[in-house]
Amino acid sequence: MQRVFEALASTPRRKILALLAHSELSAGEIAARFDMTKPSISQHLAVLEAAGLVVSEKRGQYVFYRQVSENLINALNGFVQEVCPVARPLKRESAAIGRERAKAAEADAGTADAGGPAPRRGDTA
Amino acid sequence: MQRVFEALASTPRRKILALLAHSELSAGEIAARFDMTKPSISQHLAVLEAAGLVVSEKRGQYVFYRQVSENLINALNGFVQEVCPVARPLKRESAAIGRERAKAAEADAGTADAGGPAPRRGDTA
DNA sequence: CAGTTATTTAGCAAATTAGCTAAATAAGCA
DNA sequence: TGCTTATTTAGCTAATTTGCTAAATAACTG
Repeated sequence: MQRVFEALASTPRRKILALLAHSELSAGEIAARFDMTKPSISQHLAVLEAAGLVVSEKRGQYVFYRQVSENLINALNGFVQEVCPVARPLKRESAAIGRERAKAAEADAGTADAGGPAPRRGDTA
Repeated sequence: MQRVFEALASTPRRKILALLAHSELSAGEIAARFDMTKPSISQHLAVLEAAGLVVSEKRGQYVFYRQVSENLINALNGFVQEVCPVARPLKRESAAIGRERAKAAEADAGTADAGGPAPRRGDTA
């Protein structure tokens, strides 16, 4: 938990995670997208890996990184429950993600606002 | 966003947030629960406030702090969507929470304070 | 094998953070 | 007014983090 939040406290590391959202990438491919040296990126990747947010796999000459979204979701979820108990339904949703990825996407497309007052804030912060 | 994650990167600050989950507390009451000097706690509170995760209100001699759970949820949610799009159902839950809280606030005080701060009660459970 | 590419490790300086003590500010009370 | 409590600000040191360059390790290629 501590490691997860420390990992997320750095902007470059959050950007790396976002970059890995859709596909795995080699260390070099990641580094190419940042205005930073390869050793520095390597270090950030090590921090993310120590936090369990990504895993690496060496294939031949390259080291590929991909994210471990369950760990991210579980960590944030565990924290939110402790700090903000009203958000408890998040836990159920998180558990459901593992089982029903496809269904979840489908349901999301068809789910609209139930008719209550609109949320007070937008979806970003 | 940056400030939120930096604020959450510190264990004492996460503990403070957890402490404020159920009710507001004065700076002194918070400090009394930590093995740390009051000035240090005051500093942590300032960081949390700069991140929008808590708000303070001076009443007489005391300064009371309470959490702003919407901001926490919105920040984490915005990030998760960016990094882990598969977790989209979380967004629906977050919206539901917003509606719940809006309703609760409405029921709590018949007079709406359109320009004021977040709902007054720290009763998040 | 020698040469090239991909990645990490080592070691360093600059910047930031965490916690402390002492002092300042603000409010309540006799 | 003067005394006490509550909280924050100032100023300091130690520890941590960041990003760099240079060098080491690993794997592919001719």
